[in-house]
Amino acid sequence: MLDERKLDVLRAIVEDYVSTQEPVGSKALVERHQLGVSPATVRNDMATLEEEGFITQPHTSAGRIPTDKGYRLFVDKLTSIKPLSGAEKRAIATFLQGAVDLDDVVHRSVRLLAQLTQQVAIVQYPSLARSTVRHVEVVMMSNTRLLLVLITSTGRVEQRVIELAKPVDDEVVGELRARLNTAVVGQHLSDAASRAVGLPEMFHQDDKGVVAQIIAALAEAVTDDRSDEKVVIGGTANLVRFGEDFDRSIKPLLEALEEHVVLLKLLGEVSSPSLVTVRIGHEVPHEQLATTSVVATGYGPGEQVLATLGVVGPTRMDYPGSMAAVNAVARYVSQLLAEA
Amino acid sequence: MLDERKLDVLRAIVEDYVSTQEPVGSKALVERHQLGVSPATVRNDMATLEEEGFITQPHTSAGRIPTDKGYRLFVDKLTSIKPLSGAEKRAIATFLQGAVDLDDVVHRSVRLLAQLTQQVAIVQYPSLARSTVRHVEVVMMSNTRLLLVLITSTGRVEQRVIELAKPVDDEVVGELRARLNTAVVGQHLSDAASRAVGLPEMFHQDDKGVVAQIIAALAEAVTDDRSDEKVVIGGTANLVRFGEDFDRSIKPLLEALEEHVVLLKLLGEVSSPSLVTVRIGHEVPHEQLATTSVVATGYGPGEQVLATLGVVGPTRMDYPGSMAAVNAVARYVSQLLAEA
DNA sequence: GTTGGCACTCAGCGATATCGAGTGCCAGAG
DNA sequence: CTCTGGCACTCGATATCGCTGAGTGCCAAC
Repeated sequence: MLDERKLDVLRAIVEDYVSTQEPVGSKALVERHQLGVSPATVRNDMATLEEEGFITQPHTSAGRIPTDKGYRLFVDKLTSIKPLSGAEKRAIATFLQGAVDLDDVVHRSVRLLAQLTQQVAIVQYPSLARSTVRHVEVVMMSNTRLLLVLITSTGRVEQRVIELAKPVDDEVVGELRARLNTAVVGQHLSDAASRAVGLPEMFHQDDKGVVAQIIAALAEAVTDDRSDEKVVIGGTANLVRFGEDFDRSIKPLLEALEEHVVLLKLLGEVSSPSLVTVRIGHEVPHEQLATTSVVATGYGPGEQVLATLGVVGPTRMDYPGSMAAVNAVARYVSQLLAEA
Repeated sequence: MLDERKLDVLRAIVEDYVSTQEPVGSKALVERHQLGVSPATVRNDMATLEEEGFITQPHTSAGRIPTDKGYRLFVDKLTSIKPLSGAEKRAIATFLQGAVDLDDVVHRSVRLLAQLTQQVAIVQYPSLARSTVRHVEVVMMSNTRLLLVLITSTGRVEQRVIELAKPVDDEVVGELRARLNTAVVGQHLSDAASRAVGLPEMFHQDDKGVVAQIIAALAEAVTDDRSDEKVVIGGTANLVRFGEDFDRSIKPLLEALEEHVVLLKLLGEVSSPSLVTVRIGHEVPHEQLATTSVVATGYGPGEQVLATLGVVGPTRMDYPGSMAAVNAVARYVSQLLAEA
């Protein structure tokens, strides 16, 4: 059904359409690529490809453009992640090297991705639940007001102020701090709450209530849905190259970018790092974004996936290039996290 | 030169143009407003207004649109901040009431502003330098690694990890913590560094170096330029109503929104709260945004101005409405900060 | 299976015509 | 001196028409 040459034709169509943004015809194809056959032959192949649903015509007597299915085949079979140039690799390294803390890493990554791909970049903060605890600190601000500071292995710092129901003693807090740390340091945050739940029992009767309140606050901070919804976006200005069809393609995207929940759905779950996920057009889990594609991958120290990053753009995007950039940035950030 | 009626005409032109987005002619004006005169008379007035530079014609045989100068006069003389409806006030209150911490307040404020004005909203975090210190904490994560946590009166929490040149003792840290707090709590952050600079002298010779390093890190964290550049934006999707002139009005704005430095320049310095600043078209300190206006005001507990918030939109925006919304949100946030 | 030839389709473009909102000016009334 | 109605004029917006050319599908021949 689809012999080698037809696949070549599809690949050529995708490449040309992506770079010119215009429907590509049979004649232009044979001129720009060494297909070794005549336009007429290409036309026959195109007819087959169209029957199979890989390409389509915007209108009769126009060239062909790839369908979502066409892009899918292209991404799956017809291309491999092309290695970045040395200059690009160096740019990534030097740009991310200067980061001073996690916030900085995340923000620099978005900028970098946006610049490399000329698209909208999205970077999710490392998941709290999947990180491990590096340190927990309980700070007394007054005898009825505590500050809970939680530091994860990725360098993420979460804090929360607790107003206590009744005053608490200095020594109790000191003891709690020590016990809390031995109980949860090194543990995954998802387990931390259960590890700490027995702690109140170890205190004097009078203090159990307060301690329980603090533990509860900690548990809440950890399981707070919002904490895993933290994402940063960048490169919105690149939307202008999207085309003119304003209301149908740009507006919904801008709206989606404001809704962090939607964004996270877009990035989706990624099973293993070093595996770049591509969602094309209708595969994107958001009706309004049917002309949009997402290229994403996971990152995290070692083989863990603590969060996701990627780019969003029109279906007619440079998939090999975007995949390469997303992959490279994810790898580099992972490395940074592993070192820290 | 400009009698009462001519001003009425200008006001009517601004109002109509803002609501219809189309050049307004003499006939339409008398129909929609009770001016009590004939179109011909209005035409004469318009001719005068045009001579004076308050309105202009996009092309001959079209209606008039206000110039920047026209909007300026409108804002300064022809309108007052219109009070919000009870429903709007209640919406602000209930929406901001639920905020759990400063981050939350800031993020909710942007959303709220964007929704109320149907424009792009910008909220700056309370300035560190102008806040006072509520608490400083020094946490030992290991004997060569400290975490510095700084809490301001506005509830803003800054943290920084310090890698020490040589190991430090538990007791030294404890002493430093105590001395640091007595030295800087209640002080303005801009003064904090100078208050702390003498502290190393109070320690044993062997510890002076380490203490000095910590103080230096604290000083750096406080004076870090980036810390005052923290802003949050929202309502980007509202840009779609901007009009079709994509490249000339939307692209530069999107680009500006990515540059926090530019944004802060846009918001500008505000002398006193309860004073709403309006910058129209060319008054905006950014060449590319000549068709854009900014409505901003300061906020902070009491009479202090700790930061700025506002909206950005096309020059043809609803000034009275935006000014009212910006003012109301700023007041409410200020109140929240004063209570905390 | 491939190729050249050929008739056909149709979006895009420019030229032309029409329409009407809006203007400026003027003469006359208040 | 101000306001008004009348009127000729301007010119952007919109619609219509015809042309052009890239691109197609089909077919007969290689």
